[in-house]
Amino acid sequence: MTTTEIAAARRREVIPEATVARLPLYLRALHTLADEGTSTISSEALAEAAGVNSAKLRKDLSHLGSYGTRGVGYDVAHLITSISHELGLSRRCSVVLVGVGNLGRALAGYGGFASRGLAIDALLDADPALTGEQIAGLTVRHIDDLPEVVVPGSIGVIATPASAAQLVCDLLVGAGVTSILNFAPTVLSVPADVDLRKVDLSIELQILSFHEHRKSLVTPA
Amino acid sequence: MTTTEIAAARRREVIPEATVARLPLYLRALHTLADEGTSTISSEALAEAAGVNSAKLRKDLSHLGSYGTRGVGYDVAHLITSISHELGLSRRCSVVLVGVGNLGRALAGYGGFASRGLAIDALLDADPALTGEQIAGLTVRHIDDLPEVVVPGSIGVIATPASAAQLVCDLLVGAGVTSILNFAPTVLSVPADVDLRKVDLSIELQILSFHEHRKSLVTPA
DNA sequence: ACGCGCTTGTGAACGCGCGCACAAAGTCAG
DNA sequence: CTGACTTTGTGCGCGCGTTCACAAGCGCGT
Repeated sequence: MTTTEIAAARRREVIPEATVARLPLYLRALHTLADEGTSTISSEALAEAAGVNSAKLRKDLSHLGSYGTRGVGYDVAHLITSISHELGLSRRCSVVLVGVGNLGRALAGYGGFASRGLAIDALLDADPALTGEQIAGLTVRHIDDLPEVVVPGSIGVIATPASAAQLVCDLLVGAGVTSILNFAPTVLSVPADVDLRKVDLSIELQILSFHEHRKSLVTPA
Repeated sequence: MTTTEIAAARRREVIPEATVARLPLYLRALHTLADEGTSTISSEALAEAAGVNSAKLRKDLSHLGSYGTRGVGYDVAHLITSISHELGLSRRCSVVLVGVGNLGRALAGYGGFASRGLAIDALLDADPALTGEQIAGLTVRHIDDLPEVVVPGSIGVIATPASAAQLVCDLLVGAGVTSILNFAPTVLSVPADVDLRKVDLSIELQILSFHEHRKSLVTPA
């Protein structure tokens, strides 16, 4: 078996969803470490930097076949390359953002995207008054231009009010987008072959509220 | 009244974390249903509206002792009251938001908060140029005023750049905040008695990128 | 009053993910 | 070259969460 075949086999290996969800975490910590000039790091130290258990970290990394050196640790640069590649961030990935309100602007300017190969390629909004405006180096286009900016493999991001989300979602699906990230507080329905993920900004806050409420019950004022 | 609440809380079993994370989801769906005039709903229909499995929904609801009626379903209004109370949203809950950039503004204007009893009480920023500005009905105050706006039970929200997050976090902890929600892409360290949760806007996008990348490997162009 | 059909609540089985603890493997000093 | 030390990679047991499937309960029509 050639090296290429081995690499291909590894790529086909199933990576647990829980591990995939942590890879971005590791990647962020690694970028920070690289900026500080660290070239090698132990699982213990990286786990500390990423805020996870070291055994879990090692098991996660073992899934992507990027081997560390026993007695030494992991090569930071190699690990960054490895994880970036696994996440599909090495080749430029087209991201189309719909909805240029405060949240859309925040996302467009979010440093975390560009620095990790996930630069946003297009900004769209239904409001004609916004068309032509420059935001984070991009020109806002009208939502009707959506089919023109979508390419195969594009990821759609919905940052519109909840009332417009399903409409925009349908437009994205119609244009051939099969991966959609929804920030609007609504449940969207999509065909089975479309990958839909959601982020609700208020959910975590409500969870905190729950725990805070619990504290006040256990130790009443 | 407080005595009754404590007794009720003690009588109830511990609510699994996974269930707590879904309660906000149900609450949102229920609000939508209530607005549409629905007064009663079956677990099947509510599960559909919230995007989860119906058996899971029933088990979740059983944890908070709010009983539905067999053969009929759940009373929407009663369920809203029940979940809101469990999440601690019935009594007003103080939220202090630090960092009034695009993300901070998006959060301040986020409808999902106010409508569910989680109105933001104070906006703070380190930039003196922003002090006094009106956003979403609130006046931005300087970060030095933090101790004055924090009350026991306050929840702190960090929407600053990553570089300032730990500093702001320490200020919040110093002011007595024990529940913190971090939107900055950094790992924060807090004392053990502080409840820290984080939201990274780019993580879900990277997970989508992973799956999109996988698709292209399975069915190459 | 009474059974029929609908819906809830839950017991039990399954599967996944986490973390401990240790063997394998590599480095480095002398 | 050898031996001691360091760190990785992983087998294993445990606990949580999800799902199926069904009995118990309630309303409604007759």
